[in-house]
Amino acid sequence: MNYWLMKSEPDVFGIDHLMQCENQTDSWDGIRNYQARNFMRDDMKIGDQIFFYHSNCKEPGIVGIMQVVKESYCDHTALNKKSKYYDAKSTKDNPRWFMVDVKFLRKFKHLVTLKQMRSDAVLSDMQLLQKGNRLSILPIAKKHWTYIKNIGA
DNA sequence: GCCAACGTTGGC
DNA sequence: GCCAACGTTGGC
Repeated sequence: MNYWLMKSEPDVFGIDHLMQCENQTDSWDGIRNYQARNFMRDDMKIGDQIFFYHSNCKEPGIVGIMQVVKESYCDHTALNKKSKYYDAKSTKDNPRWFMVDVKFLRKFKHLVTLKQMRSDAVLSDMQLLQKGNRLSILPIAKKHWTYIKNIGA
């Protein structure tokens, strides 16, 4: 089993939105970055667990845990001309963009803030904390996963 | 709202 | 294939 982190802006789609979805499950659509796409398309498997990260907000950080419940399939928002994620180069037969379905597992008791992670020597080699990192889907090492999960509890 | 860092596009 | 211009991300 692998561990991941996925970013989303709480004003657009936060962990509370996911909790309110049917079956507390939703498709992670709108990813338009090749590296992030490849992680979803090639590496994310059912049962993999994911940190839900709130980005671009007052207190960026990890707010909870979700799980992969459906492996990659065509991101249909790329086919919809009315969607802001529309991409003429993606077709049904030859999709350029993919998504997975994720299910809410739980919320942390304590938000694990970016600030807190930055100040923790144990986490210093996390990809999330590297300079200039903008990737919205990242793998998490098991040791970091366990450590952060214990802080968030 | 600013801006550094990065990714993508397209002319050549 | 290079690289300037542009767009986006996301912390601050």
